Amino acid sequence: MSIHITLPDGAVREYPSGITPLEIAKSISEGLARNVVAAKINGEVCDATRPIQESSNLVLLTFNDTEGKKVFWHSTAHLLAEALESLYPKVKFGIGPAIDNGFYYDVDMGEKGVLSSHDFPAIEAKMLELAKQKNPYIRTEVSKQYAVEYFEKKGDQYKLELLENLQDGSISFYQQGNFIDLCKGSHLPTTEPIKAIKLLNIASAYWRGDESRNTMTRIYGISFPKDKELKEYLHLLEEAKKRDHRKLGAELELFMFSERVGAGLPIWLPKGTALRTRLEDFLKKEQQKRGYQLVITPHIGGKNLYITSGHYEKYGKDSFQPINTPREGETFLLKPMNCPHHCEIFAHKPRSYKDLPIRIAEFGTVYRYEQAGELHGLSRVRSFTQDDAHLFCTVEQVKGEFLNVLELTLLVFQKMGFKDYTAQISLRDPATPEKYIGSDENWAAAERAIIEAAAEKGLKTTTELGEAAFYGPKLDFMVKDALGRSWQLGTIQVDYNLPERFDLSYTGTDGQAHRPVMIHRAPFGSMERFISVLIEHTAGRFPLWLAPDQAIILPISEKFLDYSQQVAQFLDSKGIRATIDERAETTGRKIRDAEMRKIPIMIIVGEKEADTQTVSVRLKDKENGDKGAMNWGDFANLFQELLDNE
RNA sequence: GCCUAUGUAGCUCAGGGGUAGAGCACUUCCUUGGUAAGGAAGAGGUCGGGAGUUCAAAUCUCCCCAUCGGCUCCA
Repeated sequence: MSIHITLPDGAVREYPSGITPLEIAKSISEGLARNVVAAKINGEVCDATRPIQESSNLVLLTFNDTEGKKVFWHSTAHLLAEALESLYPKVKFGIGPAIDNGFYYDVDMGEKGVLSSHDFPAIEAKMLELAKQKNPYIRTEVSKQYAVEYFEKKGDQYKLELLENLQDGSISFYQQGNFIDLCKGSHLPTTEPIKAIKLLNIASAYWRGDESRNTMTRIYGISFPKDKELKEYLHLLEEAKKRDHRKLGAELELFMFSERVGAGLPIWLPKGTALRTRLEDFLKKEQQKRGYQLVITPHIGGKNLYITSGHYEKYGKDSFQPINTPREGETFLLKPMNCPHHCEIFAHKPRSYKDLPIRIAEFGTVYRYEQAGELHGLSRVRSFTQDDAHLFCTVEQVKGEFLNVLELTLLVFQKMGFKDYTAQISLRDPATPEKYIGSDENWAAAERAIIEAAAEKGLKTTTELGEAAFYGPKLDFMVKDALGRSWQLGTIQVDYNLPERFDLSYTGTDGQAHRPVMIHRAPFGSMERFISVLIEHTAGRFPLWLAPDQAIILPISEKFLDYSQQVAQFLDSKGIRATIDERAETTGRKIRDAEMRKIPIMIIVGEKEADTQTVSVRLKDKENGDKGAMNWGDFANLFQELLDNE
């Protein structure tokens, strides 16, 4: 009997029933067959060695496919387990999945205790040795009873616990070499393609993420079909380390932390403040153009405010504890969000439909008690400033406001040089409508508005059902930085809850009170987080308009300090931020230091320049950095040109 | 909050029960220079904090704090 296989390009081929994807690949080309790691049959990922009985759609997966990578890495996790078992016979295994970048395996080392990264080379060597044996990954379907007996005999309580939740009849083992694991797959045909392996990290993790359970040793690793790819990946990791915003932030004197001020409380140094202020000014100007009104609200708010907003009930226990006044015994909380304050602004006077939409914006600093172990540079802090705004509008205006915000957010990304981003639209789960506040019609209208607005802006979107907040649907931007890493930045959220809780209303054309819709939005997200991403994206080489120091004047010798002062005054008059390196150092040294400080423009002045009233300009980029001598006016023009080209 | 590791000069790090070390940075002096590190001298530390063991603790033990990597959480 023969079957029809439909390939992704639409081609239909005829094969005998029972043929495997691997054999199909071979029939197409040997090269393809060598690269096939797994297959997708009618949308389901499976082993490339699984026979196909019926006519199907087939996608052959290689390492270049995301799903192929996962299979590859998952198979490597099994290889890691095999190596560990052969090196440490007492080891017991938890789970060993593929992750976005590689894989991990959770293991219990038993009496041997902890493993350390010093053990990695030996384990890697063992893994490579085992990979070279080209053992096939053999799938066996087993009964639950058989599986239980197997792991009982082996004494692996973790696998036994996993088995408890599995249905008899859907249990499979995979074996490669001497190692057998409970696993639903899929896997590589053999260990052969695993040519380059690196164990990266060791950490502890609770069994099943439950802190009352055993801690397991988690070993992270990554693998590739080619050594070159591993080298490139390791290079990327190194590059990421060099760009770490914590390191660059300290080196470039952007921000600091102080034990005495407190963990997770960033202190913005003058240069960081200059950078941040420019970002804020940029957004303020753009918001003003779009009808936003800037407000300032206090850093604390009365407890009743948060009881009204519902935040107290939901987060009160896990927040910074209340502040009490000594005499009156009033209770205040550090504000964890700006929206309750903004709701009060909306409520402070009667509003008409003619006033809507009302757009209230604030660079509002908020305080949240993040767990000590969670703090991380500027990306995870306890005090941060949101580029917050709340739009109060009618249901009909939601789409227009969304378009407005999307346009602003895209402008921000463009201005910062983020070219690759997707929008995640989070909708409610239709199966559990009771989890959400607000009427059905309003939800449907808002969800439709978001989807349409995103489509009109031509955004690449993903849609997640059930990811909406209980108070409304939202859209989050996922931005890829220069190293290809994804970050969640801007967010737009529809909120039906707070207008309800604050009993907000406006008078409609019918003279009746109506409930406004509230939209939270923050194109940057938070200044701290955004700047941390910006630092890593640009590696500290900020665009000219943002750079704290745009230019530095380097006198060839102290004799030209006077001339340097004149140049500095001219630059200042042109609004160019420049300083003079007045040290008695060689020019080479001054250039090197300016490079290290990542200052975009160097202006070198010596006898030649002083005599001819010119400046010699050197830009950061190596290729055509040396622009030679030019008169002051020409430099000002060049500067403007550089600004305009950003 | 939990698990692992770390904490020595501004930075990067060495050392290690008995007078605290290097390189860079810093200060001073010499050098007055032409596109990524000129030379010399000097200053700088209660070795994260507290308690304990000891004749003696930066070193060993315990408790805190901070940080790294994870886990859990994230309005």
